[in-house]
Amino acid sequence: MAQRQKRNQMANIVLEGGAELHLGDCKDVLAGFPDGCVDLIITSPPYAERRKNTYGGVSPDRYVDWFLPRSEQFLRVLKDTGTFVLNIKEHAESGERSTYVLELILALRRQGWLWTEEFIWHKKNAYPGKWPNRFRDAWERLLQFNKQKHFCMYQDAVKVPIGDWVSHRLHKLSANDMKRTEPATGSGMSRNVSRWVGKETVLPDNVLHMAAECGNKQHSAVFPEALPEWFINLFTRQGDCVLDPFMGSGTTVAVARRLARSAAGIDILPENVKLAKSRVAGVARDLFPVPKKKVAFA
Amino acid sequence: MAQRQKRNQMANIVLEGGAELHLGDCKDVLAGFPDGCVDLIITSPPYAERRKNTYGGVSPDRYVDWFLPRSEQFLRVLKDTGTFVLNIKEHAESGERSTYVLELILALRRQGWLWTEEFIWHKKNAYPGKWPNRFRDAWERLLQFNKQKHFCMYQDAVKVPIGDWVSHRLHKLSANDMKRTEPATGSGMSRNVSRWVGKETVLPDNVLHMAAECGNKQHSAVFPEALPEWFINLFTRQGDCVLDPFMGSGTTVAVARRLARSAAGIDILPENVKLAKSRVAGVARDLFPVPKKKVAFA
DNA sequence: GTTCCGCATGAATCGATAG
DNA sequence: ACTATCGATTCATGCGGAA
Repeated sequence: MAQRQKRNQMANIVLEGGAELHLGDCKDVLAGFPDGCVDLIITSPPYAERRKNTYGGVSPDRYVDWFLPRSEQFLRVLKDTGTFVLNIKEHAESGERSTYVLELILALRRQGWLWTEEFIWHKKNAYPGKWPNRFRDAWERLLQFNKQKHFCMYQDAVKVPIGDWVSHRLHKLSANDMKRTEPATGSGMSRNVSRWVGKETVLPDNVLHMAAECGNKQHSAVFPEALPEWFINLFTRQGDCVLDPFMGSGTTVAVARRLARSAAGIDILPENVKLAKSRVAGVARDLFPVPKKKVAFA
Repeated sequence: MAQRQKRNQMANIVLEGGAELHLGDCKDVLAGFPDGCVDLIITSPPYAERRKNTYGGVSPDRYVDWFLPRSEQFLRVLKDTGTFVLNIKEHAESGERSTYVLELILALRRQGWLWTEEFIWHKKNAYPGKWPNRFRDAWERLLQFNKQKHFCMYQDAVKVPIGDWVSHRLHKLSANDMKRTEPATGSGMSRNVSRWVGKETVLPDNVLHMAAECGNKQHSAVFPEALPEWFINLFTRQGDCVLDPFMGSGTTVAVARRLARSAAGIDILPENVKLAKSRVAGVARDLFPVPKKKVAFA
């Protein structure tokens, strides 16, 4: 691995397996990006913190002001035909739901974004619990924003078999299952299309059924890989550029690389960049496996 | 049926099978209601810029102003422990989603409502179609508002069958599992497996999976009966009062009567009141069937 | 090599308790 | 009165090891 790893002149950039991994606040890091260089931004930012004194936490009433300078950079680096997908869900506190997400949508529109769609991610394995006045919260918003009415969308890449939508298929395909069974190039979903030969396919709707990943992994990725995979297939083609400005453990970046997209990830925590680095390296190892016996490379 | 039908002194009230059906604008009709007489308000109001003939076609930018005087009456007639459930979904227009629903939520909070929850109604059989830049819209919002943090909620009335995982995991518990009820380190769930023995139902979450009614009724009621039924069971008991201020063809009122709740419905269109009348009469006929042979009534 | 079982872990929320 | 911390509650899933 080490020999494939390179370091840029800038200390905060790590090139790993074809992905750019940046350490820092995305507001500052993106300032160094050129205009219109990204095809898809998909991210799950830190949600507003309930406790205002928590270190690094953004309180709900300051959330919009905190977010806007960053989304201003998103707007600049995104291509005119590109898409911005934002995964977020407000929490309930003392019996009432926060409104900061609603205010954020309104503010993003004022900033110049078009609010084109709201996908619903239904998490079948919602966090358990029982309360006298509410049920378990089993869904999150996937807000789609665009710069123009016309944007790139490749609907055929996410077709599903009739009567057998993701609730029965997609969420059972863990990333490991996909890696094990398949050669490097194809996308996870399209690869499995081979199973559907003979079945009729149909376009999905705007409700996604996927379980959150919760296994005994070292990195607790709340984002299941199937989620960024779906949007990457829908909004980009091979070779396009995917950006996750709050990459966390690097799920989006790793999936983008696996799907042969170029990818950039940013995180403010060194441990996250390190985590993402090893994860992307794992993808690179699968894409270009160490040959068992010597072969000649071009 | 006709002999059971009575007409109030006020020409706009029709008592039918135990339900009050009012003709008029709910803002005016509700002005005649006393304070705190309703346990649950559940309704699907006319959406902005749609059904133009009904309320004169409320445009999106005037929707909040149009709604607030009516919700002010809702707030007044609702009991302190009551609930207001609002089914609404903004429409996409020229590629962008309207924001009037978001603004309505914020405005209702300023009016004194607590925004306690947002349920998602996933319509499995969403309206078919194909567009270049979006998928079928398969979900709607069911916004829950309350007057206080503590309200009436009867969770046991809407329990659902437990997931399949039980049959795989718990179908034969070892004697060892039965003993291991004492807490140790970590979370209690996985240890207290014995608590799950015999459990067949669990509480639901806040995502509702119901097909939209596609029957060719004369009106445009998208509301399937299962939807008001679920909320009526959740938020009221027998004998409680349910109100639908935009009743349309009277689905909510009919379901409420079938569930032995008292019900009031309001609509501005005479044909809707007429439609609802016959529907509620049908429920009454089922609840109190015409006896086959003569019996003595008290 | 399958199948089965044990177990940990979730972007949770409320009410009570303590400072 | 107001805030921080803690315990109690609960369901579905994937991983790892055992049969």
